[in-house]
Amino acid sequence: MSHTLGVRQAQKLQTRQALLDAGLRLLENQSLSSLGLREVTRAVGVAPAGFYRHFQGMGELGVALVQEALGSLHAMIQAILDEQDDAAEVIQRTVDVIAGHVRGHRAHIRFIARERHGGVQLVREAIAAELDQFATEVSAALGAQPLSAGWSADDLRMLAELYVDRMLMTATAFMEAPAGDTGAEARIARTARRQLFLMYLGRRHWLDGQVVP
Amino acid sequence: MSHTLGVRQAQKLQTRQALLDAGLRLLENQSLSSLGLREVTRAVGVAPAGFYRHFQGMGELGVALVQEALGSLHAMIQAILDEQDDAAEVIQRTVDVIAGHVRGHRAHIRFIARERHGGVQLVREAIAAELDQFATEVSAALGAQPLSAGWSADDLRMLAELYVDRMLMTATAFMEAPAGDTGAEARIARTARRQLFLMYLGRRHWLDGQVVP
DNA sequence: TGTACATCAGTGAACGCGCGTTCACTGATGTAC
DNA sequence: TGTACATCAGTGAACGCGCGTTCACTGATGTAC
Repeated sequence: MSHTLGVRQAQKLQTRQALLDAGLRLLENQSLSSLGLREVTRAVGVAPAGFYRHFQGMGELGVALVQEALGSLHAMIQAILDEQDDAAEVIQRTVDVIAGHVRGHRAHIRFIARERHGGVQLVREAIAAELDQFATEVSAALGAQPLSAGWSADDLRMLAELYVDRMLMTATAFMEAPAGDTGAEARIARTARRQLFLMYLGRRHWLDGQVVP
Repeated sequence: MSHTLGVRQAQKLQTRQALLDAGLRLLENQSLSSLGLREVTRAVGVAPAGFYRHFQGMGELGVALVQEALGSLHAMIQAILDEQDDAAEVIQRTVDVIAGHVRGHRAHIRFIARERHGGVQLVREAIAAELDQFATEVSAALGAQPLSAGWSADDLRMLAELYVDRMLMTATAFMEAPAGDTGAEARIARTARRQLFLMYLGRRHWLDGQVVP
């Protein structure tokens, strides 16, 4: 055995990936719950029955797409969290990283935005679980920063969820902009930076002594 | 003519409303793009062909649902904006109003959350247009507050969008909580209040002299 | 008020179509010796 | 290396089914006089 994957297994994986790619592409103008199994196999050039060699049904394909989409998002968020600089710089780069990620993964972001509250329970749950995991990681990263001295775990979590939501919203805004419209992108980026900055200011003054409701 | 609506027209409206109600109910576990015309007429007890007396297709029914759903949300937001009190009180009441609204309009909130980025373009656009209108109104209301002295129109708009997004997110979180789970509701409310408070602190210190990125 | 005609919300049958799923199959890849 | 058998990814035909849309219709409601 000089190779890790036999020819057969490699070809199977290739077909599986083709199904995922075709599915994601077909989801540009519809949601998962209306995407047909035959539609996907037709796009790949495989017999409908062949689909079942890879997924039990469309729901399972959807969950696989969640993993694909959020896997790369995960790397993006880690990259952002590793930034160490003054606030304005970090915000600048955060928004740039999001914009770049969307340019490279438009369909994935669309899929997540669409199915986060979509009609397929299995997929909704998979997305929720991954975003929850993100929030946990963001919470830990925030907690390690000097700015978070004195914060309760509860409040860190609250802040982390605010950030995760905002990043996803920003990514979604970029995704919805016409593909090559740099003017629209610049406007979205500016708004996103200011929203993040406002949150940063709130964070900075969190322990100023007011009564938190 | 002693009545404003003839018997015939009144009955037609009643059927139309029954179609909307059935549609909304059937959307609890699926999204609009997979909801069938026959499914809706069957639920109402009307022949499939009768549907076309009211809507050109499912997309048009969806747009009507957007108007229904966002009409009541609109009233809710206006009520919130009319509040005049110290920040903590306003935040308290805002979150309570949202929680109450979701209790009374769970299906509507679910519909908006699901279709905001969903697979039916006409509906997505209708929702986007209404939310844009909300942001404009919120922006105007915020601008009238003393706390907004010195703010540019641009930054007010940025803040308004942040608020609209956050309210919708909060409503969605309440909507997703198990129907009678008061513990979960209380946790969501607490988080929502703190997130709003953090935004308020950011707003308070917006003009403190930092370089806004 | 009564009559004759117009309107139109809702019917029921029919259509062609694509769907998801099943099944026994084929033939290339893998394995044992 | 060569041979005999096992595996299993992908096939192609078949199925029953519900779909959206059309059409001529019916009969209650509305209107003109």
